[in-house]
Amino acid sequence: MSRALAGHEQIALETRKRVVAAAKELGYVPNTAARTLVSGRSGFVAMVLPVRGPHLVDSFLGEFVTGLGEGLVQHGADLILAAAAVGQSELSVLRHVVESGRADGVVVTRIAETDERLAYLRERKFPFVAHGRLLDADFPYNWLDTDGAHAFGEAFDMLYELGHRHFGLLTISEPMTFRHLRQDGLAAAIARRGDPSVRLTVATAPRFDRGARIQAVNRMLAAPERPTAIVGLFDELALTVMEEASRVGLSIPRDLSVIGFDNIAASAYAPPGLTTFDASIRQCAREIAEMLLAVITDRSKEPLSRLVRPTLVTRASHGPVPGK
Amino acid sequence: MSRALAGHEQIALETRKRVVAAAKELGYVPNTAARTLVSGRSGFVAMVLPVRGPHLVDSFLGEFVTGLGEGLVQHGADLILAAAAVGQSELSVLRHVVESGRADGVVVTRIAETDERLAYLRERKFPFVAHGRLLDADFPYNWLDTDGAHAFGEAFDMLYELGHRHFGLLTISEPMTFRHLRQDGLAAAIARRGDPSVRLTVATAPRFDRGARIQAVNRMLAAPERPTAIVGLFDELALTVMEEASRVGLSIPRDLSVIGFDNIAASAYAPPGLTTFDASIRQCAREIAEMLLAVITDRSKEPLSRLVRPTLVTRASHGPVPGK
DNA sequence: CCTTCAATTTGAAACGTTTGCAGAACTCCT
DNA sequence: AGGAGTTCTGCAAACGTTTCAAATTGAAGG
Repeated sequence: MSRALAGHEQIALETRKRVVAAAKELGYVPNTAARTLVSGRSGFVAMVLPVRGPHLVDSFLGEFVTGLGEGLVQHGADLILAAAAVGQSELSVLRHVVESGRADGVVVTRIAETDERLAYLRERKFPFVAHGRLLDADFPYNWLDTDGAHAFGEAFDMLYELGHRHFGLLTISEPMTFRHLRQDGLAAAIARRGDPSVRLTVATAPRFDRGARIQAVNRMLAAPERPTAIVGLFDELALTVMEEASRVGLSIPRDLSVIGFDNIAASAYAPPGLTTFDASIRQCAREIAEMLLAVITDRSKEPLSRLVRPTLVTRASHGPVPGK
Repeated sequence: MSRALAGHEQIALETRKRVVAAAKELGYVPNTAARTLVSGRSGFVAMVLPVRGPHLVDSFLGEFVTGLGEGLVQHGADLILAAAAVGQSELSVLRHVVESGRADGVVVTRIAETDERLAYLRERKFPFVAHGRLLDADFPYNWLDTDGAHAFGEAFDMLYELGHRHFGLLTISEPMTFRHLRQDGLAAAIARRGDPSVRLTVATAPRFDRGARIQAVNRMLAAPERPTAIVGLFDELALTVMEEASRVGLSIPRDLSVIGFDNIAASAYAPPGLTTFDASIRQCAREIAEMLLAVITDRSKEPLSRLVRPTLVTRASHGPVPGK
C-alpha cells in the first residue's frame, strides 16, 4: 500500500485513488520509525542548537529556524534541534545525530576559522549545508553566506562620499570566519579607493564580555584622533558605540557616524536609528533548507554555494563628516 | 547488549562498563528508528512552529526553543520542529505529528480562547504541556503560564502609588487567552484598591496591523481626557505608545508613563527605556520540557501546572503623575 | 480454447533494535 | 558434592513499514 500512496510504480490510478481515500478515511498515517528503518531516509534535517550564554538578545535563532521550517515543509521534511548538554561539545552532538541516523542531513551555522564540524561531515560523507563559509577550504562543500565583504565595502564607499577619512572598526576576538570576511571587505574597499589619507583604526573586544566591549569603544572614542565613522561588526557592537558616544556627549550623526550589520530589532529603536544591513536571515534559511534537500535527494550533486547580498537599511546614524 | 547499555536489568556493573567502553571504542550509536520502532518511544518532543507573518521582531521563539533544548537534553531527548505548509492548519500538523508517532509528547504555545489543539491532544490522550492556559477548561491538563494578571496588578499598584488615576490599556483583538488574564489582573487590582476615582480606558488593535495600532494609540493620546499612564499588553504595543507619544510632543515619563510586558531587546534601547516585565521565557521553556518529560515517563501522573511570576524591570518610562 | 505478454496484485524478506525466555556458567554456601 | 543464587549467553519474536520478486489476473492474438 505504500506503493499506492507514493504514487509511482505501476499502479492503476483508480486503485491509487481508492487507497488514498481509504487511508484518509481511517486516519492512517505511516509510522515514521518503521518507514525510516526500512527506507533509510528519515525525512528529518537536523541542526545542533548553538550553546548560548544566559542572555540571548537577538532574534537570529528564531528567524533562522522559522526559515528552515518553511523551506523544509514544502518537501515534507521536518527539523530536529539537538542541544548540547553542559560540558558536551557541539561536535559530539553532531556526531551523535549523524551516527544515530535520525536525520538525512544537517545544517551547520556559525562557522569558525578552524571548524572540525565541516571536516567531520565531509569525511563521513554526510549531507550538509553551512551557513557561512571557511576562509580557505581545500575541499568543496555546500554553503550559503551573507556577503558581508560587499556590505562593508558599501558602507565604506557611502561614508567616504560623505567625506569621512578616518574609520573605526569594532570587531570581536571570537574566531569566526565572518569577522575576517567583513574586515577584508572593508580593507579591500579602502584599497580600491586608493586614497592614502584614509585611515582605519581597529578595536577588538571579546564577544560576550560587555564590560570589555564598552572599554574598547571608549578607548576608540577617547583617542587623540578619533575616527569620524565607526563600523560595528554587527549591530550589538554598533549599538554599544552609539550608547557610549552619547554617554560621553557625542551627537550622532553630527559628531560621529555609526553603521552596523544585521538589522536586529533594537537597531530601529535605538536613537537616532542605526543604519545597518539586513541579511534577511529567514529567507536565507529557507534557501539553505532547499539546498540541503537537493543534496539529500542527489548526493552526487555538485556542491552548491550562494552568496547573498545584504540590503542597506538607511536610518539616521550616519551623515557627513563633522566640520563639512 | 541493549540491556547492558541501558543499565538496568541484572547486569554486573563491571560488564556494563566493559560494554559501554567497547561501544564507545567502536563508535556504536544505536539506530534511532529501530529503537523507536520496537520500544514505542522516540526520544523526541515536538512543537509545531507558529505560522508567522513576514516579520518576526521578537526573540521569543529563539529563547523558547533554546530553553526547550536545554531542558530536553538533560534527559537525552531532542526537539522536533514541524512547520505548517501554506494553507495547512497548525492543528493538522499537530495531528500528523501525533499520528505518525515521531514524538512522545508535544508542547503547544500561544493558547487561543477556544483552542482545538488541547481538545484534540486530550482526546487522543497524548502527552503535552501548554505554555499558557485556557480560561475555562473543564478538564485538567499540564500547563505553565506567566502570571500576567499579577504583573498587571503590580503595574497598577506602582502607578497608583505614583499618583496616577486615569489608566490606559492597549490590547489586541486576537483571541489569545493571555489578553484576558492580563486585563483581568489589571481590573482586579483596580477593584482591590476600591478607589472610585480610578478610570481605565481600553483600546484594542489588531495584532499585526501596525497602522491600526498606531491609530488606536493616537486616539487614546488625543482623547480629551488622556490617560496619564498607559500599559501595553506587551512590549511592542508599549513601544508604539512611546513612539507616538514622543511624535506628538509628549515627554516620557514626564507627561505620560508607559509600561510594557515581555522585556524584548528593543525595550532597553527605546528611549527613555521601557519599564516592563521579564517573563524569563528561556527558563520557562526549560521547565516545560521537564514537565513534559515527566508526563511522558509517567502518563498517569497528576496534571502539572505552574504559574511563573514575571519580574519587574524598572527603566525610565514611568514616573509620578503629571502636575504632582 | 489455448498461449503470451503486460498490468496489476500478493507475498515475503529486510531494516536494526528491544525484550522475553531458556539455559549455561559461575560463585558461594552448607 | 549438591543446591541456590546470580550473572551471562544466545535465540527468537516483534515493531510497521518499504521493496523486491513471484504469482495472479485480464486481454489480446493465434
